[in-house]
Amino acid sequence: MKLKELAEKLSLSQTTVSRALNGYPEVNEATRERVNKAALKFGYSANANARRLAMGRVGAIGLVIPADSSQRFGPHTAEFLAGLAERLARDEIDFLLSPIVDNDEISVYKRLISSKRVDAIIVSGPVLVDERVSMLLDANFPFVLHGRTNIEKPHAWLDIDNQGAFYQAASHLIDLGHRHIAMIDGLRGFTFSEHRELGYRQALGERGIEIDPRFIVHDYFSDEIGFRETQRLLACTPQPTAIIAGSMMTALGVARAVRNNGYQLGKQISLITHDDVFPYLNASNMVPSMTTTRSSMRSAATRIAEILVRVLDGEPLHKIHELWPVELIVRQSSGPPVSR
Amino acid sequence: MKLKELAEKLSLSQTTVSRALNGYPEVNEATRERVNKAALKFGYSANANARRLAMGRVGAIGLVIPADSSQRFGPHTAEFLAGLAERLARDEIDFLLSPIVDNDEISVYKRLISSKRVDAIIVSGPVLVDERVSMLLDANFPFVLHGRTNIEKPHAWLDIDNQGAFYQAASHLIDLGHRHIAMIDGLRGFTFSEHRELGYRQALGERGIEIDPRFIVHDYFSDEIGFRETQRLLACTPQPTAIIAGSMMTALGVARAVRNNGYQLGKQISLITHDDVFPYLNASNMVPSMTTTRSSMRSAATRIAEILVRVLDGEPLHKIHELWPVELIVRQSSGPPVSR
DNA sequence: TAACCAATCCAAAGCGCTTTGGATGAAAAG
DNA sequence: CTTTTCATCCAAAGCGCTTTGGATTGGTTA
Repeated sequence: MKLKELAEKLSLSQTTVSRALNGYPEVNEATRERVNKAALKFGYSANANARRLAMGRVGAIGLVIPADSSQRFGPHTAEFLAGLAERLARDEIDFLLSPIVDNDEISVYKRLISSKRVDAIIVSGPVLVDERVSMLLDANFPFVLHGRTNIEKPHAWLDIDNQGAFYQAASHLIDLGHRHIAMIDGLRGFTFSEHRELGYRQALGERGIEIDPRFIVHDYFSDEIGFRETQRLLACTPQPTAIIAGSMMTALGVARAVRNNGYQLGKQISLITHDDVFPYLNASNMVPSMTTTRSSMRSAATRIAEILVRVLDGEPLHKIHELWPVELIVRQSSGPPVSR
Repeated sequence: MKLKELAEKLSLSQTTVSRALNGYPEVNEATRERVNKAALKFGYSANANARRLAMGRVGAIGLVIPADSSQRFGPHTAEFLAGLAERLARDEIDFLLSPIVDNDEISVYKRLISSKRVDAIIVSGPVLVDERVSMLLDANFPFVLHGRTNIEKPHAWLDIDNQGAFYQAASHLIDLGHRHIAMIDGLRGFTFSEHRELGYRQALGERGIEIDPRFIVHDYFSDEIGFRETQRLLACTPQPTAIIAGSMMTALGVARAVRNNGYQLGKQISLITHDDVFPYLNASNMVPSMTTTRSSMRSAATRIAEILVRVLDGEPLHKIHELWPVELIVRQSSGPPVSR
């Protein structure tokens, strides 16, 4: 069923039918009613490609995702997508996931832009000097960045205060009396990871605590890494009495290693985790409940979607910056150091 | 830069340029070379919408995802997407995620079909009598089902042997001497969930073990549910001595509850988990290592993508059925029941 | 009654691409 | 030297929609 056929069935012109369906004012309400009913009855819905071709607008936003079997597409990405979906559904905006081909991320972005399949792009997981961001800026293509870069040229971003998160976590631990604090975070190079380390260093620096490079770990977020690195850390002299974990996955491994060595969380070893709020992994339900720096990945994504909807409606986005604070939620997994 | 402009720059017709770019034979190799170079130089890439409009083919596959804040978009979905991406990247096929609007899933599918934005659809998480499947069959739209239904009309599907998985798990536990076995699986109604329960009942039935309805739990996959339900189960008389968990998330909660009650996994309480193979949650690295029925969600998705690529190349898919076996991997979390 | 004006509808021109059905010229065949 | 054949290339017709610029109509106003 195409527009022409529908128009014929209604004895109307394509113009009128099109206008009726798209809510233009120059069509009689009775006619519009008739058209809508017929469209529903015949299951008509506009051919998206034709529509886009004619309008020059797409009604979809793009997202480039890693396609290798690496860890990069994990629960964080999933939460992010879920958050986007939650908001974009309202406006019937789809999103196009473009897998990275041949490890050539930039050209996937270029293809996405020049093939005009999306109205805007979401970039996430930036590094400090992010090639994708500078490319999109040069191309003058609308995008929203989840995270931040060092790039000066103005652009829209939304980030959480990663530095503050780890600063708070470390400070809290120092306040409790800890002097040997380790951190196990995400891969080096990513902004969030660098910012977190900055926060960690700042807290320790302010309190005159020397930084032990063995205590700073950057790797994937997985329980295996958490376990392995914690085993290693617990074998160090001096032994750390507290660990800050960058993700819930990591924390699961840390907790396991701690138990495995006969220690108790919150007693001999304290643990603070950054919690992206996975619905299926609840920090307050753990035993002992987990002290966390919390910031919902899903909410951030929903907010980004919100911003994007405005962009699609033509609003410029040069000056959208949102830095979300991260709250420290003290629970049982952190406590004053206990001598053994 | 559009085709017309590129053609002008090259002093060629649009036809020739189009043909050169799309690899048609009726164009001189030298010319093709020249065209390709120019396209690269000017950063030309065809407007996807125009291209699709002209060709009637899209180069994208559709996937409908839940947009509510429910648990339905979780790590399983993420792994599934990752698996798809891994394969589809090779052929530069994108996928379109359509969030469900107003809880009206069917109409999202209808819209996806009639708006011609995708060449095929992936349906996952079917229930036994799945409305979406019958609709797609009626509409004669190509799709691949991840899972199975009771619907007779032939269609393509790929599923894992969920019944066999729980049958194996339960049988193994019975072999070890367990007589009180509980299962905590996904929501009722979903095929996978029903099939698993079937396997469980079959194993117990064959060995003449009476089924205690209190021991069969259907709920979301989350550590919280795992914890709560295990607490409840451990308070039952008689107490189950073994639990089969439907997901790794659930299992984390189960393990926690078991510890919380002063029991050891694999000793007083045995645990077998279905493992969808999350890269960040490794059953063999747990302590104690986890006995699982294993089947990689990601691999299944990759295979489905493979099938879809063939569909897009015009191959019919009426008769594609794949039932993947699930292997039981015995590790430390299951052992003979120990009296207390 | 004539002139005017909204309100409503329509024909036709794109949007940028692919593809059909020929042209064109040079090489091969007669 | 003429005819046929083949390899190249091209003009123009869609693909299904939106949108521009007018027509048409019935009701208002002077």
